[in-house]
Amino acid sequence: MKSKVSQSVADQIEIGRTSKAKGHSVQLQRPTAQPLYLQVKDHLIRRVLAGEWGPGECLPSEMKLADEYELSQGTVRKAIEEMAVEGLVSRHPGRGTFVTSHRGEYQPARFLRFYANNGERISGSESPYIKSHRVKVDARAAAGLQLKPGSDVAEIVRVRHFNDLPVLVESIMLHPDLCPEAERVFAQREPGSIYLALEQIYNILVVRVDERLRARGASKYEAKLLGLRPNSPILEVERHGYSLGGQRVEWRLSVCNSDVIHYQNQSS
Amino acid sequence: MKSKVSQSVADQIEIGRTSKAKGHSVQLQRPTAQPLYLQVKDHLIRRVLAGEWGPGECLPSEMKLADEYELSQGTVRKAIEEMAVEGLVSRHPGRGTFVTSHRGEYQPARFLRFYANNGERISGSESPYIKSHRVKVDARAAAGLQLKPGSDVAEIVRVRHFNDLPVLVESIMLHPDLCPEAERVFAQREPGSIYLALEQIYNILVVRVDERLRARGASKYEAKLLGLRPNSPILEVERHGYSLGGQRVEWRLSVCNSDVIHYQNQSS
DNA sequence: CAGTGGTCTAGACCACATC
DNA sequence: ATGTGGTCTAGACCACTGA
Repeated sequence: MKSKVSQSVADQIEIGRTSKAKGHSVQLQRPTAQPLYLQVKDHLIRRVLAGEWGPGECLPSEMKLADEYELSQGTVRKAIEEMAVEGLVSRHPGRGTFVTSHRGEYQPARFLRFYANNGERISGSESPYIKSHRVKVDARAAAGLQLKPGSDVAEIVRVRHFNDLPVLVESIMLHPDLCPEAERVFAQREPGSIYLALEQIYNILVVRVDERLRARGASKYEAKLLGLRPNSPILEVERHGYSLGGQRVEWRLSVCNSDVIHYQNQSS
Repeated sequence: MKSKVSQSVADQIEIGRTSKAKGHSVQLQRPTAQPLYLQVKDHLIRRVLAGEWGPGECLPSEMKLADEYELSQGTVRKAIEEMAVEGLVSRHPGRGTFVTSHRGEYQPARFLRFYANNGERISGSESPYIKSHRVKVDARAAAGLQLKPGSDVAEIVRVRHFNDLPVLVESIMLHPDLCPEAERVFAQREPGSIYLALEQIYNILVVRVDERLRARGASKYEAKLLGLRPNSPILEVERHGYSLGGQRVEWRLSVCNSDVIHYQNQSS
């Protein structure tokens, strides 16, 4: 194809323009099919997805990427800035740009929107896993994970507490293709962030969740776990969790005792 | 003070730097107290707030603002871009930058997160106002608007329908200092967007809402309006609405029949 | 047609991290 | 001391809008 000493990324994926390339003419994604910074962003996302830099790792600097893609620093910067806004990477002056991780320091419990009624955060109060087993999905969970009803999936059940009171029961189902053997993995694992585990074990990053909230009466089982009477009104949160590649990774059903905690959402 | 023909905004508010000002030395907000683009953003927000450009109106172009502030276009652009991300203005290539409005075309029902269980949007289904009157606030509403318990406020009650079924009852309280005589205003007004009315009548823009969700049993009154049995589980949404200036404008309590609709929230 | 915002470049200086 | 991201400038060209 081409003869260049260091094989630049721009060569591989055809970002750039014919004009003005250094020694050779770079294949162009047509002048302005999409803005260059979007093409770069998409490509960087694909590279993160492919595991070129894992969660918590550092991307090349803006200058290096600008050289790779044969673009100006400003264009690459704009691509990375959008990724940072979307929570895919985080930037730290003097240190670099890092792939987002659910590891402790950054973004603790990023998607957790439950608060005690006194305003305190409900986190770090996970119980041991009550269950971690293989079950046949019901119609609803099957739809949530886009599986055939009756398929086998891993289900993890746990409870969160506040002031030693059980306040939140979570039933988490993981997609069997993306998280094989999950029931075994979680049965052996210490309680803690599910998303951190997905990251460490399956190299899957959950970047977007879609939640639907309803009120209904507690089932007997839920009532028992939450210390309520059956049919007490409870808040149900149905969560669909999506990976970096937009795949449905998780379907979660949480029910909480809203005498003690509530779901909080701020939007602008 | 100074002698310049056209009084520039930079003169009035001291954005800029000593060095490099054109004919005269502009007062400086210290070199780098805050980034210049943030100072510009804050000042532009204050100007919008003061009504220099009303909702739906067009801001000066980037070039004009850059001249006013004696900064480069890129710096002003960054300020405006942040305002756009925060939903304060919207930008339209070839036309200009417009102050956000709750008027029809842009951002229809921007803060409405209720959907029918089949996925359809619940909007444009407001009932006539069932009530628009002056009431004494209870403790909860008083806290929500930061008023003394027992103060008088305007309360507006309305119902939303889906497929001719009542599914959502909203009780909306407006801060009496910011929205005087609201009970009279809304009693005479056609049903429709509350926020549009606040904008048109009081020149108040609601830009941020904070919502807390709980499940509880329906009161007799709520049950009647929703066609449910008393004590049926209902989803309650408590909303605090904030104006552009961060003032608490609205406190709203919505209850819905979650057999038919749900609250949906997506986050990344 | 002139004016708008959107993209892109190529430079500069800064505060901050790390070594 | 070096390299990082953050800010800022001053130009350029483009597509789109409206008169």
